[in-house]
Amino acid sequence: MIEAHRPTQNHLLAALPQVEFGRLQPHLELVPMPLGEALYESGGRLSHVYFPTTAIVSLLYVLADGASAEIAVVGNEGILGISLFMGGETTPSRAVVQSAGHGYRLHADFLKTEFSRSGPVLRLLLRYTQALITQMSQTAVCNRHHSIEQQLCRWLLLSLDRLSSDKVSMTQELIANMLGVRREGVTEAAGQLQRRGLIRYSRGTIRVLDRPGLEKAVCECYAVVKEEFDRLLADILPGDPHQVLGRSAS
Amino acid sequence: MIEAHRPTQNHLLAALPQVEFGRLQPHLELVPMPLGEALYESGGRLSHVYFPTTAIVSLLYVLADGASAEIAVVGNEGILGISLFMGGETTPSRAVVQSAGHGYRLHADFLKTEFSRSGPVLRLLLRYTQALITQMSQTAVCNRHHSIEQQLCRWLLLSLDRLSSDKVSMTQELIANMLGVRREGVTEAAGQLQRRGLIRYSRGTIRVLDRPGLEKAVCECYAVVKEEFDRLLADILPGDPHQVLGRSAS
DNA sequence: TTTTATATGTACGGCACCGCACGGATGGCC
DNA sequence: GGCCATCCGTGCGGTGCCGTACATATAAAA
Repeated sequence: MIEAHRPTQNHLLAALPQVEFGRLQPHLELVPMPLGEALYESGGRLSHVYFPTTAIVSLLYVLADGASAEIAVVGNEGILGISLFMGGETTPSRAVVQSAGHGYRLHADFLKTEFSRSGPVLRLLLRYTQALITQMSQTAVCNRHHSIEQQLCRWLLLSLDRLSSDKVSMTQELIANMLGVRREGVTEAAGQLQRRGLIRYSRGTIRVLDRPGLEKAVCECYAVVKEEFDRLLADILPGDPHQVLGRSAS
Repeated sequence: MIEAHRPTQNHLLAALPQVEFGRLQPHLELVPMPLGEALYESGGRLSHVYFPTTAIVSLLYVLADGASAEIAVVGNEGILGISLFMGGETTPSRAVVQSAGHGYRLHADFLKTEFSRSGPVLRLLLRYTQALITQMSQTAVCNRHHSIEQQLCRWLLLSLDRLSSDKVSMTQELIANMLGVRREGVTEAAGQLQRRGLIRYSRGTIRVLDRPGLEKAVCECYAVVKEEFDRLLADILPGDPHQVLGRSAS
C-alpha cells in the first residue's frame, strides 16, 4: 500500500497560515529517514532543518567515553535543527532517527530568511522550542530520580504519541542507549511490564497492550511534558486544542 | 564599602549596541536578590525578566514528591524569564536565588515590544537561550552518568565563574537540593575534595584553594558548557572573545 | 536444514548512592 | 559563659543499577 506524503502531516507545518505555508511549500523536500541515520552530528554544521512526518528522531548527547543519553524526542509535532534559527549554527548534540519514516527538509538559508520576517513562522518555532526545553528539563530530573522501569514507560509513551500504531520497533539494546542505561536493565524492566500484561516484547518489536496501564505505571514526567506541549501549541495548532500529541490512529 | 551598581555588569546588557541599550536603560530597575527568593514559581505568570549582576540564580525542577534538581544556573552572563519572549508566558520550573546579590529587571511588556523589533535584542536573547539549552542538556547527561563528586566540582566551577570571589556561600544541604542528591552525599564528596586540598569547607562557606585542581577533577560536562557559552556569545559580547565566563576578579 | 548473527533472558558480585540515625562542631544569642 | 539552632561528619544496612559472563531464542543467511 502506497501512502501519500503531505507536509501537513507535520503539525508545525500544518499550523502555519496559508500565506506562510504557501511560501514554504515549494522549498519543502520529502526525504526518507532510515533507522539509525544521523540528521546531524555533534558540532556539525546544519544545511537543513527537518520536519518529521512519520519518523521519530532522538536528540542524543554522547560523552567522551561513549556513554550517551537521550535528551529529547522529536516526531511529527516538531522540528530538528533549532540551533539554525537560534543563531548558534551548531549544537553539541546528535540527532538520530529512532523510528524509520519520512520527513520534509528545508534549506537553512531559506528558513533563516523566513524566520527574519518575524511573522508566524518565528512565533511558532519559538513556542515549539520552549516546549522542547521543557522536555529536556524534565528528562534531566527523570534521569536523576526515577527508576528504569518508570523511564521506560515514559519513553514508550513518548514514542507511541508520535506514531500511528501501537507497535514500537526498537531493540532493547537501542532503548538502553537512549535511556543511558544497561541493556540488561531494559530487559529487566520490560520483563516486569510484560508480566503485568502491559506490553508484549518480541525481537525488536514492542506491542503496547494496555496503554492506560502504562500511564498508571509512568512517572509524572510524561504528563508534565505532554501537557506543556499541548498548552504551548494549543492556541497555534488547529484541531482539538487539548490533543497536540496523542495517538492519531483510531 | 559601597559598591556601584551598573546594568552593564550583566554581560547581555553590556553586549547591546548603544541604541538598544539606551532604549532599555530607563526601564531597568535595580532589585536586590536575597538568598532563597523565588523570582518565579512553577507555572507562575512572569511580570518581569531579570538580568542578574552580582546574584546567581538556579533553575530548579521540583517533582510532586518534593524531590528536585537544578537544570541550569544563571548569573551575570544571562537572563531569567526566557519563556516570556519564547511565547509561553510560563514554565514548569522555579527560579531560586542561590547566591545573594543584585540584578536588574525589566517589565514583560517592554521586553516583548523590544523583542518584536527583531533587532540585536532578539538575536542576543536567542543566542543566550541556545547556550542555556546546552547547559540543560549537559546537566541531563551528567545526572545520568557522573558521580556526585564530579557533579559537585561542576557545580562549584559554574558558581565560581559567576562570582568575583573564590568563596561560595552555600550549605551542603542546599547544594544537595540543587544536585538532587542526599546531603550526606555532598558531605562525602566535599570531604574528598577537602582532603585533596582543593577546597576548604566551613559552615556554609566553601573556599576554593586550587581551581586548576578542581578543573582536573571535574567531568567533561563543565568544559562543554563553558566552551559553548563562549562560542555562542563570542561574536556578540565585547572583550576577550574566549572568556565570556570566568573569574572577573583578578 | 544447518549455520550464523542478532536479540533476549538470567545470574552474580560489586559499588554508588539512599534512608536513617546519631554524635560532634560551630557560631549566634541571651 | 551557657544555651541553642544550625551545620557537618560518620556509620550501617538496604537497594538499584552496573559490569560481566553466559545461556537461550529467534530470524536471516548459506
